[in-house]
Amino acid sequence: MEAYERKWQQKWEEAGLFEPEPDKRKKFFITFPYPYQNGPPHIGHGFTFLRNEVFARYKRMRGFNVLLPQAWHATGGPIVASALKIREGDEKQIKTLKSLGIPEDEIKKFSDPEYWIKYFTSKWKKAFKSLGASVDWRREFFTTHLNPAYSKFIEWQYRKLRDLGYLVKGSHPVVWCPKEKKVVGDHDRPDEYAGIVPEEVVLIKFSRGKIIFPCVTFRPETVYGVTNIWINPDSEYCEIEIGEEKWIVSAASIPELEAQKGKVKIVKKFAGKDIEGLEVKNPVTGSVVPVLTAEFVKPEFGTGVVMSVPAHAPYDYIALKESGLEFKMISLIQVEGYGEFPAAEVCERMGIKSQKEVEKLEKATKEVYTAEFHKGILKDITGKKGMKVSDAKPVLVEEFVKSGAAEKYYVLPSEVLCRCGERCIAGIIKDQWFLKYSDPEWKRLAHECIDGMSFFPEEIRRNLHSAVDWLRDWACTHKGELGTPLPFDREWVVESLSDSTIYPAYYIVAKYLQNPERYGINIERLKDSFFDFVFLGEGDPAEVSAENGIEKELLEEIRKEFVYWYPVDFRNSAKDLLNNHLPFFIFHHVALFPESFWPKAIGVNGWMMVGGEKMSKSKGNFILLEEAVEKWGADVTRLSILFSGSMGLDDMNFEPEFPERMKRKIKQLFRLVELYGSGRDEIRPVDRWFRSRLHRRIKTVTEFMENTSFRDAMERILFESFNDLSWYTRRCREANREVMKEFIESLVLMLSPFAPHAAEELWEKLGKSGFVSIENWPEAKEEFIDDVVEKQEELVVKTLEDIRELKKIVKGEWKEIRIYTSRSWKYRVLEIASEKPENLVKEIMKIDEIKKHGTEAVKFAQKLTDRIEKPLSMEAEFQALKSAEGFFERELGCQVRVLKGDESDSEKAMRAEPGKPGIEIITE
RNA sequence: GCAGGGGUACCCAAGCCUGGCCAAAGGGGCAGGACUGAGGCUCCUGUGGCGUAGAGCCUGCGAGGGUUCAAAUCCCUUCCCCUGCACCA
Repeated sequence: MEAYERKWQQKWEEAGLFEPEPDKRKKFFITFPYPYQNGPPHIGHGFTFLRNEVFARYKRMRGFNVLLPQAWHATGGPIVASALKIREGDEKQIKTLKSLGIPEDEIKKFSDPEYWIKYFTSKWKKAFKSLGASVDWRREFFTTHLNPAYSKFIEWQYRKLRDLGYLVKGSHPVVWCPKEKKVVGDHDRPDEYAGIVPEEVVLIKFSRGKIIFPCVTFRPETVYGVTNIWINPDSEYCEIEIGEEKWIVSAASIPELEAQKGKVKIVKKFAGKDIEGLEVKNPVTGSVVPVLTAEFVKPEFGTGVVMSVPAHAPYDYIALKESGLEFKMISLIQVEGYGEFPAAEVCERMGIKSQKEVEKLEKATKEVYTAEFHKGILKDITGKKGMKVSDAKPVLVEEFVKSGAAEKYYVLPSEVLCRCGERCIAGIIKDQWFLKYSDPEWKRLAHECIDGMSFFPEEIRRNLHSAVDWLRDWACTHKGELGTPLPFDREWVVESLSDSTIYPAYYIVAKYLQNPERYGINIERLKDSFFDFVFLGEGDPAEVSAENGIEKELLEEIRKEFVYWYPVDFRNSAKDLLNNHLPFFIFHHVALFPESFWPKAIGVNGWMMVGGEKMSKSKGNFILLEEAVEKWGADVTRLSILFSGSMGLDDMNFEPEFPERMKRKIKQLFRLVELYGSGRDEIRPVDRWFRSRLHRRIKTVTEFMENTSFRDAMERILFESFNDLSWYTRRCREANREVMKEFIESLVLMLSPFAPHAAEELWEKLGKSGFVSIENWPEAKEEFIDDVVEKQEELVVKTLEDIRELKKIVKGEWKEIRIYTSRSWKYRVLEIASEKPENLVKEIMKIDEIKKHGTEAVKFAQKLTDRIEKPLSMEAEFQALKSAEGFFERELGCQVRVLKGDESDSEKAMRAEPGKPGIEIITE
């Protein structure tokens, strides 16, 4: 880190530059979603944060009173699970901590979840500070019951949601560990089982008298084609009592059954083969089919009882064939490209002979299921003739359930082992609290909010609309995790995403509630009325003051402050929050706040890659933010990270050589100081060109900044500016003092949001007082933007290029170069053409001067395409070239004369055209 | 499967909404040159093909087709890649 970086960070802090108070200016409130504290920040976090930070700094320079607060998230399971792993001595977890630079003897401290929070929040804060973040740290906090003030806020919020009817109770399928008796989230299992969730299946209740044979199936629509049902011959089966009913199920399936349907009583136990040959009734068709045995039936899957549909299920077809029994397939589904019995067809094609060919059978099954589900049309027998399978399935399920022929059930699609080693099952949590995101009115409000917002990039608006539509009720409480207990059902803790919805509002009060002693506030005394008053303006100040033990004046000040800062004006997050947190953020705001406090804008960016690959510790391309700043300094780190990408869903890419490049850029910037204040006073056309380019660039950059296209802005500031500068100095050798001053000042100002330390240092070196961080953003002055001047300079550039090209061709000693503008009649033609007359040739032939060129004039006119935009006049071209004579001579080391085409009979002069001067080389 | 995003020159990447000034910004790499004791610094030049005392022509933005006087940009078809699909940050 550079010495001046420390210096300016200290100066900012001393000046309280980023601790805004409400004033007369317009406010701008920016938030970066608080990061989860189970690890230190890396450069990917850096990118997302910096998009907020740069925008904050930019808006500050645009005269806004900007608030950029920061907090930390600790709610949820992963920290608890990781701490548990440390306690258990899990090698992998220990290695992870070590790789984060945590010394061996400190690792045992991480067996306490609280230590994680303490350790990583300080890491994050340190990293952000060293980056020069313009954060108001007075509002810092972290979540969970460990922060009682925040918990009060969550409790208020959940009581509100309950009163609004948006909090409901229900049951919910989960992955369950029967040994530990707990929900097994992704963080509670070995990585290879991540992402597996319970899948809904249907139990079709075949029966024999009063005894039910519940067949588990993914494809209830095939119940019409059942020829028999299967059980495993050698596994243990039981007759159980479940509620009022008697069921036959495998012994292995009982734990899952109990986890979903409640306690069962085992009446009898027997082997599967003992009941082979019994006949059972199909509850949908009424037909009677036999119970048969097959090896492929897995007793632990579902109920251990399955139905057999040989026409459409390869396993069933093969098992029946192997049994040697006679069977008659029933065709239910018509699929393009297949015959009457797709399963049989596929099995024969693949040459499957035995149930033991599991791999082939799985493949066959997948093929048949996919084809039938998406392209299959049901036949008459199902009563849904002509319907697509994918459409008919949910309808049929509802009918079966309603008639009592079936029940819904859940299974795990593949094996999941808990961290404790136990095989998990699908369970159902009862009394689960849900946020009722399915509520149509709530959805409507959320859509309305989205319609009124701005998005960066605009495309994510659609994503959010569909996310809002797609969200179902959300299980918002957990057990055994960090968080705030649900105030009216304290055995539950509010789940991670559900407690981080409207917390930007908390930033406003955090200044007070996180420093209660300074304001004479007793957190324990806080009631809902405090939040009602501050956030919603409800209640009588005197009463609220008395109830909460807070001075009335203070209370009103807090309310005023809230009204001043809210709503959120901009919130930038990484794209992973697009389907969860961001819609939640919107949902909860529209539920709890009046429209004037709904969020204004959201930005999104992708994932950080390093060297074109996903960051990972094993690949060695994992870059921690803290290390980056240490190694490269704050500004270089900021620039390198920001240069890695832009907004949107595409991933950024941090190339390892960026820091070196940016370091050079900063050096180059510092060298500008030498040019500052020297030069001549006289204004030449090149100066006008340079100034025009500068103002045009300010305009473009400003547009990019408004649009949060920071990388585009950087390219203009850091690269294109310098291209102009080098052309300018090359062109006129001695710069114009004022223009150069303006150029340098503007550059430093525009640099400030990106590399604020260097900008401050430069600003000081230019002899300016005060902080550049709060200076005014440069203004693009239209009066300096001059199309003609820029076109003229382009002509000079092009002409130089053309001569250079000739250099390759024309050998011999060059004595003189003559440059001819086109003959004047061609400008006339062009002029007339640019007015787009109906018949150009007719028009120009009216003019004698042109007419005398006859065919040549017609040819020239015909060559012109229909649109010639504002061509330079002959005089403008001539002046541009003429004034560059000296420059050409310098560049080309040869005498150069610029002449008007009309003044010469040279063939080159005749061929010259507007915009394409003729060039004649005079050799010895 | 559903939903969303993307395929641009040696590489990264802009442009695409609002078609024409786009052989396509900017950066990197590479090649040549200048500077230098030397350079991995800085500066200049070149970097699709062909042609040439230059003002152009051809090919070209995943592939194929279409609309248009005109397409990287609009429409259709197709291939390939990435992300999400939930109780979890």
